Amino acid sequence: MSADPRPVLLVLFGETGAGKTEIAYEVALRRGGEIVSADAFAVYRGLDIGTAKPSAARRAEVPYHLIDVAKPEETYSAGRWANEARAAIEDVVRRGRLPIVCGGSGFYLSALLDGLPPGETRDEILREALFDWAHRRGAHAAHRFLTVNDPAAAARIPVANLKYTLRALEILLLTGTPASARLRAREGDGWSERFRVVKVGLRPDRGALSVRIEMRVQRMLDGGWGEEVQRLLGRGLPVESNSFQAIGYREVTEWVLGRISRQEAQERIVKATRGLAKRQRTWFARERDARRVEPEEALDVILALVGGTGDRETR
RNA sequence: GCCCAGGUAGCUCAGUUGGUAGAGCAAGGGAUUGAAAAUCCCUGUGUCGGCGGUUCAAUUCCGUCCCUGGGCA
Repeated sequence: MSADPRPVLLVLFGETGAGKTEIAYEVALRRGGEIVSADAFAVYRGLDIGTAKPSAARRAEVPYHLIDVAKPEETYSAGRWANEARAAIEDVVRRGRLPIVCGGSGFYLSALLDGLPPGETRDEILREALFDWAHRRGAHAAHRFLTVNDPAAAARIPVANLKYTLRALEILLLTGTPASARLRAREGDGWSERFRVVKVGLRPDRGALSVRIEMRVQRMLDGGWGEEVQRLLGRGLPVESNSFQAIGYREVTEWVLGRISRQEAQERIVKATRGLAKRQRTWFARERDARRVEPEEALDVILALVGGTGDRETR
């Protein structure tokens, strides 16, 4: 018997196509769980096929949270997700059910479990102004400006990474505190300590995953991805929307607009997806206190780790 | 069978007036603190088709063989 009285919080992560969705669903069925999707693009309504959302039938069987919670023209954020996910998890626990966080967005997971620096530090107007300014003056000018005002942050951001440079400037201008100092001051907000967090990382074979990705993209294209994109564009969704940064949406757009062949689109999407899997692997490799498992054994391992009686810490 | 053009990194190719070679793409590694499926950084040893010859030294020159593409019979 475990002496740990805290409620269990299962966190399941892994690369795209590793099979998380299926496993989370099975666990939910067997342990009375509810799934909290940790996926930065499944939050957008209307982007269904390309984000591999669970089917309506599945969603009727098991409650899913944080899917379809934003309009596709919105720009969602890690902070917003973490707040909503925490609320959802607390709610699931309150109902006496098992919360299962499942997804591949490492940054979101970290925002949930470790917390972000306190306070809202986003400002769309300022962000756009900074972007326009940097666009006119160039990335070097932006980086030089950061070097003058926050040398520590500038030192760790390459000049070419304009996005990071601008974010650091945004924080500085909004809070008056250098981004680097803000980072140093923060030390986890302790939220996750209320739970017995069980982290499980899927570790699929690379070759097999590569093949699965190829087949999955093919299936998405066959399954009406083109129509989905046409519907979104027809409804007036700007292609610059953040949601359209999701892998494949720009490629499918090019295809339905007749600029590239379906074959070409498919190849590019597969490549981009493999690249994503690589970055996810790198991110998850840092995860120290997670149990790494092969997808085939994942379900059994998780059930044992989470299990009602006789549960114990397994390394 | 003859003639021509090629055989160099996983792929497409460049190059070395003889001192064992380099780009793009692919691939690999990494960063990541509120746009993250985003954004960015780093990484190029390969019997230079095989075997002989010339040379101090050959992937580079010569011979020969094999393979690929094209042309002529």
